[in-house]
Amino acid sequence: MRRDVFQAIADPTRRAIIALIALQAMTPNAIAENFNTTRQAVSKHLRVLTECELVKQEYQGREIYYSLEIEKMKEIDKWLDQYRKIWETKFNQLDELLTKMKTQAKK
Amino acid sequence: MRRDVFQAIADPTRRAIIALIALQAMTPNAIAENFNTTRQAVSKHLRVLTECELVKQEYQGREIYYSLEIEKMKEIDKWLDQYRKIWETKFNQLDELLTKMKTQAKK
DNA sequence: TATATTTGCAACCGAATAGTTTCATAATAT
DNA sequence: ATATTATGAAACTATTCGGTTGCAAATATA
Repeated sequence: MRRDVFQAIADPTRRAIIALIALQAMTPNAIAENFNTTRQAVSKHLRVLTECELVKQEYQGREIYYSLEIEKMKEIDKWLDQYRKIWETKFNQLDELLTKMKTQAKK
Repeated sequence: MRRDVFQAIADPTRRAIIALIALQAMTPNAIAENFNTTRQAVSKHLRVLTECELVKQEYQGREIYYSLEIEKMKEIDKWLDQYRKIWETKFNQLDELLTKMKTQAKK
């Protein structure tokens, strides 16, 4: 099964899980308490997140603590970078235009 | 049908379309030439992209030029921001640790 | 040892998704 | 006027997705 980060963050529940475990590791049970779905459904989401390495597990007895693999989030940032260049250029163009207008207004 | 940006960028073909029209507006026909799918399939992708406002249309006779709505891309960047804070903090912590080690090494 | 808890996995289901083929509409060219 | 071109929409299909229920394995507790 091919999993990629973009597919993983497409689902709103998974984005919520990511937000939940971003700052502290949590067990599937604890995570599931925050949603209106079954624990098993959350488990499936965690599986997807694990498969694309957005999440890491830490075994502690019979419990498994899930936490965010923040490095993987940078992948999205990296993808965004090409577009960031575009909107920054557009901003610069607007900036230049405004400077031009100011200069002309002084005349 | 509820469309959001995250669902839109989940599909690899749609991400490729976004990349294609990021710098210059293109017609559906021209876009479709770059893929191994039918023009109609591309048309459906453009519909999804239009519905979530990632793309804007410009009518020119019987042709429609599609181009990227760069502002919408910032929405993803905005979402990433909360996680950017985390990885920057982690980097700072590492930075502090390295400074500490250097200081101790001098002793 | 017997029981309870935590968890993942398999099987199933309905809805959504991405693709195809076919068709309708509007603009342009001959 | 007729043919061609550009496009979107509809109908259909196979596959994937997110959810459920039921079960098994491993660990903790009585």
